[in-house]
Amino acid sequence: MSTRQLDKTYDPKSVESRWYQTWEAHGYFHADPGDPGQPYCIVIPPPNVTGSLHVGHALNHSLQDILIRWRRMQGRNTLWLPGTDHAGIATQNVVEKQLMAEGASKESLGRERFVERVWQWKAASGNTIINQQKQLGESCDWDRLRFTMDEGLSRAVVEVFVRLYEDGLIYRGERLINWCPRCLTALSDIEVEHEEIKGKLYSISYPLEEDPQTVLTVATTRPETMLGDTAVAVHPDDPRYNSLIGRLVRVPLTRRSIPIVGDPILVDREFGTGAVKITPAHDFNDFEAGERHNLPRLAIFDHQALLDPAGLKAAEVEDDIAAAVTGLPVVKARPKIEQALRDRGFLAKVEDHKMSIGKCYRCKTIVEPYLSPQWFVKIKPLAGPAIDAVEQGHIRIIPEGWINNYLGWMRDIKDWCISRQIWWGHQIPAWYCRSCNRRFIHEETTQGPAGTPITRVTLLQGATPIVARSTPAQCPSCAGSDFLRDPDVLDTWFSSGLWPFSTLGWPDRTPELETYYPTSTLVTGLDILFFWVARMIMLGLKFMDDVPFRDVYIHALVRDAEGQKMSKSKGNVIDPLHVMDQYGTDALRFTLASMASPGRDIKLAEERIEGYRNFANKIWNAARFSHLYLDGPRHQTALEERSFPDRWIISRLNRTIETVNAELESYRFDRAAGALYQFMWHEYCDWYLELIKPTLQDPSHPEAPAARQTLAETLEIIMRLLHPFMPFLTEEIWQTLPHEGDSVMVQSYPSADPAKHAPAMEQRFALLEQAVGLIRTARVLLNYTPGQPVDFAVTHDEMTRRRQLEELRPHLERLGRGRFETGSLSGPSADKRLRLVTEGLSVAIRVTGDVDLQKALGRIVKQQEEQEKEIVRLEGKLRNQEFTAKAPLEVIADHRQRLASLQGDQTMLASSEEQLRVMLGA
RNA sequence: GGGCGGAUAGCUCAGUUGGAAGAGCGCUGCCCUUACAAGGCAGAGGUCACAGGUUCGAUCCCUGUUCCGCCUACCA
Repeated sequence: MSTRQLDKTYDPKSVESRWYQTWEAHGYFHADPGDPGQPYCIVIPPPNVTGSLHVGHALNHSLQDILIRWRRMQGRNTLWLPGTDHAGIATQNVVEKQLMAEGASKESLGRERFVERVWQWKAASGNTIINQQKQLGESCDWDRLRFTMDEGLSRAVVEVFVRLYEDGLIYRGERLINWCPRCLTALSDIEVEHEEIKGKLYSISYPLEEDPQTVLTVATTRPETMLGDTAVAVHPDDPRYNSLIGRLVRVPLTRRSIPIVGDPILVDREFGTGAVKITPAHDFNDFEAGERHNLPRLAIFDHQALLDPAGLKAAEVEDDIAAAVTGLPVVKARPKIEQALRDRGFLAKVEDHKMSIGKCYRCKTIVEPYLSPQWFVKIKPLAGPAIDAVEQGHIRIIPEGWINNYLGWMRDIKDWCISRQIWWGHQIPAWYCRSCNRRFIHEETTQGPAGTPITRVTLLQGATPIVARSTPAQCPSCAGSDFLRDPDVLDTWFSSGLWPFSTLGWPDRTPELETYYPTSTLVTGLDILFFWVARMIMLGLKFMDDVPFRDVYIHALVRDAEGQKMSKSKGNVIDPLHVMDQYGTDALRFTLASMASPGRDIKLAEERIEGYRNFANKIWNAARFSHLYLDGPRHQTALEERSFPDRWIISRLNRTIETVNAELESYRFDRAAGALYQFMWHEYCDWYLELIKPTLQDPSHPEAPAARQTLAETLEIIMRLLHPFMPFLTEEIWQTLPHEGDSVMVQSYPSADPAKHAPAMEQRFALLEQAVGLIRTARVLLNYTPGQPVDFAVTHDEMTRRRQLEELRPHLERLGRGRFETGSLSGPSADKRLRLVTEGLSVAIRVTGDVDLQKALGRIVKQQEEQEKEIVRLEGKLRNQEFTAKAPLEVIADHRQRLASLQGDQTMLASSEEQLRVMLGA
C-alpha cells in the first residue's frame, strides 16, 4: 500500500508520458496469435503518413482504444493494428509545394529522384502522427506498425492486381474520366466533390444546313464546348423536331456540319428547348450518347483544360475564333465564345441557372471530363457478394441507418478507375514491349526551366500491356526485351482496400491471418464508407473468401474546414493537441466518448472538455480522500454484515458495471460514459463518501475497518471500470491503492454480480436522499447558513418507513446538519416550525432567530399553485381513464397514488400558510 | 431530382417497446463544512418547430408544412 501524497489538483502532464512509456516497455500493447483468449482485433483506419492528429482522429481513435482496452481487460487476445497510408495525391501535392518553394518541380527532378524525395519527407514527418497517437494513449501494437507502401503491403498490392487482371476484372480502356487539370491525374467518381453554383443557361441557335434561315436552338451551361459538338439530339417522339432527324446543322463558329439524331435517353422534351448538343469528348452523358450513335469525339481541351490548338484545328474552328481562344483555360474561353456567338447572332438567350460542378477532393480545382486511356476494375462481380454480406448480416453496420446508404451505393456502383497519373504510389505492374508498341508510345523530351531534360511519356490507347508480378524477361509476341513500365500508379484506396488482410501478412498464410482475420470491429467515420469500407468488403470477400470485419461502427463526424460547423476562418477549430495539453488527455477522451451518440454530428465546445477535466479532478480528489483513511486496518467482512452505505454503494457500483458493459457491447459510448459520470460524481462522491465520513473519521468506530475495506475495494474496481475511458488517471490512482499486479490495464474488467444487488438498500437510500433533500430545502427557505445547526423532525405516513428513518438518524443528523428531534410534529405547538411534506414524508424544522418570511412564503405559495394545477390535471386524466377503462390498471393505480400523495401535500401546505404566519411570528 | 437525418432549457445535446420532461455548461442565491472553489447545497429556466390525425393518453406513431444539415444524381 502506498501512502504517497497526492497533489490537490490532478496534473495530467506529470503522469501521462510516464505511464505510456511504462506500458509500452512492458509490452502490454503487444498481441501474439499464440496468446490465450478469443481473438479481438481492430485495424486502425490508417491516417495519412504525413498528416497530424485532428479532432476527427481523436474521436475515431479514442473510441477504438476504449474498445481495445475493454476487450483486453476482459481477457480477449486483443490486437489493435496501427499503420499509415501513403495518401498518393495528398502527399505528392505537399512535396510538390515544397519543391515549388525551392524553385524546382517534380519534372526537373525526374521521377526517381522525386519519389526518393517523398520518401525523405515521409521519414522526416511520418512519425509526427504516431507520436501524437501515443500522446492520446492509444494502445496499439506498435511492433506491427504497417505502411501501405512498405514491402509486404506492396507485394499484396501487386498480387491482387495480377489476380484481378487474370480473372478479367481489371482492364485498360479509353473512357471519359474525371480529370483534375491541376494534379494532372484521373480521379475516381467519388474523389469528385460536387458543389452547387449559380450558372447560366445559354441557348444557341444552330442553322440547318440546307435552310440556314431555320435554326435549331439548343440549351447548354457550357457554351465553350460547342466547338467540339458532333451532333445535336432531339427526342424521336417530339413532333416539333422528329422530322429533322437525319438532317444536318451547321456548328456556329466552325466550318463543320453535324447530324441531328434522335435519342430518347439523352433528351428530356420538357427541358430547355427540347434539343441538346452532343460533345462526346467533354461530357459524360454525351460520351454515352456518342457511343450509341457512333459519333466522333472531338477533344478541344488538353490535359490542363486549356483550349488545344490541334483540337481546335480538328474541329475546324474558324481561324479568328481559334486564334482568340487557343491556350486559354475554360473559364476564360467561355466569355469569348459567348461574345462571338452573340456578335454573330447565334446566341438566342442567356438565363440564370443552378448547376453543380465537380471539384478535386484534394486540391478543389474544377475537374474536367477528359478522354484518356485508364485502368479500371470491373466492379459489379465484386459488389454482388459485398451486398449479400451486409444483407445477410455477416457484417453488421451500426447504426443500422447507414445500411441503406451502403446498399444503394453498392447496387448502383460503376467501374472503378484505379489509375492515377502521379508518381507517388504503387506503380501499376504492367509493361509494354517497346518494339511491339512503338506506335503507341510517345516519349517526348523537352528542356526544363533549369536546363534539365524533362521526359514525358504518353501511352496511347491500343498499347498491349503485359501484366506480371515483376519485369518480364521477354516479350511473348516478339521476344523483345526492351520494356516500358506503365507510368501510372494505383489509386491510394486500392492499397488501403486490402488493409485488413495485407497488414496481417497476406498473401502468405501467417498465424496472424489465421488468428485475427476476420477482424472484429471497424470503427470509422461516414466520410470513408464508400472510399474505404466498401472496397475492403469487396476485396476481402474476393481474396480471403470471408468478410474483413464483423461489425462496422460508424461514428459521428466532427466537421471542420469547409464543413460549416468548424472552420479555421471562424476560429472555432479545436486542436486535440492543444486540448490534451490544456485539459489532459483523459478529459478529451472522456468528452469525445460521452458525445459519441449515434446519428448526430459532434459539435465540440471547449467548455464541455473543461467540464470533464473537472470530472477527472473530482476522481482525483476522491482518491486523495481515500488516502486520508486507508492506512488503518481493513477487515474483509461478509457483504451482509457491512453497513448500509457500504452495501448501498456496492449495489450501485454493481449496477453501473452492468450498464457500462452492456452499453459498450452495443457501441453506446455516450451512455457508458454517462453512467460512469453519474455514478462516480453523484452517487459515489456526493453521497457515499459523505455517508462514511463519520465512520472513517472516528478511529475507534467498530465499523471503520469494514468501511475502509469497502472504500479501497470500490475505488479499485472503479479505476478498472473507468480505465478504458481515462487510462492515465486511472493508472496513476490505481497504483496508489491496495492492488495486485503491475498495471491496471492488464487487470480483469469488472463484471456484474447479481449477488451484490441490494434493492432494500437502494430503497432505504432513496428515503434518506428525499429526507435530507427536504431538510436542506427547508434550511435554504429559512436562510440558514449551511453550517448552522438546526433541530428537525422527520416522519412518514408508513410505519416501516418511520422505522427506517429512525435507523437513519445518524446520517440524517450529519447530512441535515442538526438534531433529529423525536416526538410529535403535528398540531399546534409553541415552537415555530417550518414543515415540508412530500409523498408521505414529512419534515419539520424549528425556526429560530430572524428569517426571511416573505421569501419562504413566496416559495411555498408558488409551489402550492403548481401542485394545484397538477392536481387538477391529474384528476381530469384519472376520471377519463376510469371512465373509459382502457388504460392499464397499473397506470391508473400509479396515477391514483400520485394524486393522493399530491393532495396530502397540498392539504398540509394549504393549512400551513396561515399556520406558518403564526408559527413564524408573522 | 432522389434518399437520409435533425428541429427538446440561454448553449451543446440525451430521451428505443406511447403512461408524471433530463444531463453538462451557463445563470441565481447561500457557503473558503479538514478530498475537491476545477468544489458543496438549494434553485430559476421548456405550449419538446408548426398544423392535423390515431389513442383513454403523443416529445415518442401517421400525414402535411416550414427551416437547417448531410449523402447521392447526367437533367443539357
